[in-house]
Amino acid sequence: MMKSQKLSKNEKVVLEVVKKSTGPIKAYTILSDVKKNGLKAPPQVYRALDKLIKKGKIHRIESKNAYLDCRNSKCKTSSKTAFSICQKCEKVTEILNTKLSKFLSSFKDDAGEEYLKYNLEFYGICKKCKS
Amino acid sequence: MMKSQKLSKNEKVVLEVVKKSTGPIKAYTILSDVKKNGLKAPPQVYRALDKLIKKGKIHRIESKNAYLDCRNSKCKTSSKTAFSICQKCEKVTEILNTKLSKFLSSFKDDAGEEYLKYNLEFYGICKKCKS
DNA sequence: TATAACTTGTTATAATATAACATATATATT
DNA sequence: AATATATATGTTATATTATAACAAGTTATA
Repeated sequence: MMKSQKLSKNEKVVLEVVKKSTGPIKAYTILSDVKKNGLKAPPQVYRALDKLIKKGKIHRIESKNAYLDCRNSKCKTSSKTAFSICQKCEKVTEILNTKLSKFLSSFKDDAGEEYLKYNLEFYGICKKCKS
Repeated sequence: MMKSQKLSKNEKVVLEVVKKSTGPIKAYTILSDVKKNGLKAPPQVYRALDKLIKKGKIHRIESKNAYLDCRNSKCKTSSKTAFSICQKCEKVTEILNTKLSKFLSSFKDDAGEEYLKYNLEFYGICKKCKS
């Protein structure tokens, strides 16, 4: 049974801010932005972020404590994620690669167990910064 | 050129605490433990943790803000890491799997770029918690 | 020994996140 | 519609995680 994707008022407000950011955005940056919408306190932002993640609308970039909107139209949940992160310009790109997701989805550990959820972060220097 | 692996006094103290922990341990838990060794303030712990990570002695579990000692004897750097994390008992296990590391090391993104560094976290329920 | 590089100690504060509780709104059920 | 139930919001305070900045000690080396 799929969780409803309907968004609440605060979730919509926060999602808009995440979407219009050019890269991963931090919770307190979001907070200062949404103050014009009447939101005032951290819990309002964090609650919305948590829900948006569960609904597959955004991702959390763990190594940056920041949030990025999901560009994968088919992304119903946020259970399988991969990103590339430029260590120079800090640009983060979601990786949508069937070979990669298939490999990781079917990966079995030493105990023969598979995993329904993963997060992968690649670090390097992006093309732009290299040239 | 390989960075020296020699450990300073504080690094040794912190590493011992991480090693004797049964799982990932948090910075402030380490701090309260090493107070008996004379360390008093967060920067002393965080500095040691940062160095230990660079020297490949420990890993940071990003999704838990916690630190785990490296069980891979060949681990010279901490540039390529993979973990399984039980969502019930919170147990974390480092994954040392040649097939996985080879796949990820040679993975090329859409721009044809490879990555020298990655961190992968699998989430699931461990065998013990399943039974 | 002087100089540079590294390591430590210390205080204060920044940045990230959640607990707890009150209230309001929407959804279901009768 | 009235009631009950679940969900969403508002608010204050506080917990947790991490770093800045600066002073001083130690080690390695020219």
